[in-house]
Amino acid sequence: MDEINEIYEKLGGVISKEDFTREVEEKVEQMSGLCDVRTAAMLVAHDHGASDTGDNQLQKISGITPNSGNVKFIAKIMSVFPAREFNRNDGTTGRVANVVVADETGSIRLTLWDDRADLVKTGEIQVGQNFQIAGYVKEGYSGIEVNIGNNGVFCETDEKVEARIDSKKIEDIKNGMGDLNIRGRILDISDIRTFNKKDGSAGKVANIMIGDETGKIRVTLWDETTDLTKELKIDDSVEIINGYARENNFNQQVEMQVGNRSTIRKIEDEVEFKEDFTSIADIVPGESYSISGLVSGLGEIREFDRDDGTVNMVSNIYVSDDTGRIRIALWGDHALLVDQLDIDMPVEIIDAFSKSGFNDEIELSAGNRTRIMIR
DNA sequence: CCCCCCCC
Repeated sequence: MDEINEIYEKLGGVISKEDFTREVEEKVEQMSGLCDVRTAAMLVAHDHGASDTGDNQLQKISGITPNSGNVKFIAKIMSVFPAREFNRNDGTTGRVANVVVADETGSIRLTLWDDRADLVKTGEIQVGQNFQIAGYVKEGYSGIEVNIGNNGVFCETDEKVEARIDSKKIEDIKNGMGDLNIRGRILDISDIRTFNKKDGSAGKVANIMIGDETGKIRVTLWDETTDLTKELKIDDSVEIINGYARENNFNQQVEMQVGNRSTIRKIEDEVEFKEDFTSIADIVPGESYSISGLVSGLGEIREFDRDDGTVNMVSNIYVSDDTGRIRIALWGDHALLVDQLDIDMPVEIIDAFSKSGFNDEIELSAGNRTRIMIR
């Protein structure tokens, strides 16, 4: 109780000791166990205008840098990630959980340990609650995070917080960026694929394509987060929280990555997206393009054997716009489209890959990442 | 960490 006295004395007698003690008890009650007596006393003292000294000052999230060390701030819970268990060397089971919090200046990820991670498990930490937070800053894989250690504070507060998740625009996403919040409209959703990781365990991966008013980007979802694709529909507007951007080692495109530290959720606001169609005359080999035009040629479906012994099919069509005409190879199921198409039908070919093909002419390959729309 | 750019 000495600590509590110390905190009371900072108030310089603005209220009686009895009232202070009562308010502290009420505060503890209010917080239904989310707050210890000392923190409650500090909150009550704060309510009565106790001035914080120097390094005790509350910070804003935008001011937190990798070198901030110990930080103290008030923020709103924006997302809660499931608690995980791990084994410590001493044989005990540790628990860890992450939440993303925001104030009016930005958002940041918190790491909660053991008892505080359990609050996630029991559902006591909910999106929308406001917390007084004290912890230390650490650099994580996808950006900085605040660890709430034993000496940290993680305590619900009545204080109002204007929370802002500041999201980047797609055109501003660069390789290596972490801590990314992106809003976009869903343009495409892949199936979930399984694969073997280097360590031999099974992994899951899925992709979505999202767009905003500045562009579009492929999003790769890993393992558990692939399940999120089942809840999403084309044209949903979504928010990706705490993703990171990495160049894939497949075709060196920067993709947004959604791992176990990230999530995707639907948002009310509609994100605008307009497909950027390239004039056929401007197509060069080795890029992904979307074109819009009229069918100006139709071929037959052909089956062929691939090197690995599997059978695939292909058909070819031509599409023309005001600037030119191009051959398009429709692979796999796309090949069947020739049966539905007629000359002069308006089509959109989205995300087809250009290459130098038959007779060294540029053609587009419509594979499983390509969408074809009959307008 | 995962994948297509294959046909004639």
